Amino acid sequence: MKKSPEKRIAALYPVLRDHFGFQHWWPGETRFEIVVGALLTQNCAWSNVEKAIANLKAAEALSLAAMRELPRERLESLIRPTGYFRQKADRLTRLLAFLADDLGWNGVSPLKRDTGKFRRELLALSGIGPETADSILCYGFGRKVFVVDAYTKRMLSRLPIAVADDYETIRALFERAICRELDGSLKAFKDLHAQIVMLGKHYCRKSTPRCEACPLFRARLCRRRRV
DNA sequence: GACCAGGCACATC
DNA sequence: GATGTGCATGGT
Repeated sequence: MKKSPEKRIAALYPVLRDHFGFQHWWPGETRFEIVVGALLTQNCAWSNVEKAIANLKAAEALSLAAMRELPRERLESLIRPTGYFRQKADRLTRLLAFLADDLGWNGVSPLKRDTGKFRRELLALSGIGPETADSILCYGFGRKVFVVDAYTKRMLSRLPIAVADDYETIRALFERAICRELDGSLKAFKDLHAQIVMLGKHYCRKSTPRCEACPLFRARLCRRRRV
């Protein structure tokens, strides 16, 4: 009897959680910080995002109203450590304009908006792709959406699961796994992604694959594979 | 000095 | 529709 892909995905969770512990993600103190961090982390190391967040805090610009008041050059200089600072300043400005002007967000409250509609609107913004949109939805606004990232794809390629490499197929698979084989809670949506990032950072980096010590390899859930 | 990091948009074939 | 390239900084 062959295990379904959903069962295989779900089986990863207890192994990862036992190894890394519950992650309490997203690493951000406020909803606004999470939204900003989700955009700033695009193609850069989280340590660089932390520097930018620290800059914004020091400048007392880590709130919706304050950030929108910032001159463009000032915003660019504060987020500079995350790279692509001109693009990101532009993307951030457009995102905040959408949230505030179109949705009437005050920068703090949750939003009552249909998740599917909200997601399509975010994706229509320049610079908001599926991973950024889903990070904002899941961690920023508490929606049951699974975030697929580079680590998720890399991990999947090392598991005995045949699945297409496109974002939506993978997202749907993980969402079915969480809803059918785990408890389907928001906490599970958040923590499974967080666990995969931990796995990626410690054992699944491009340059330093350490399969022997990887908790999934030790639990015989992951096959050894040269990179 | 090359390569990588929790992407995305746009051009080109 | 797949594949390549620009965007830019900081750590290894």
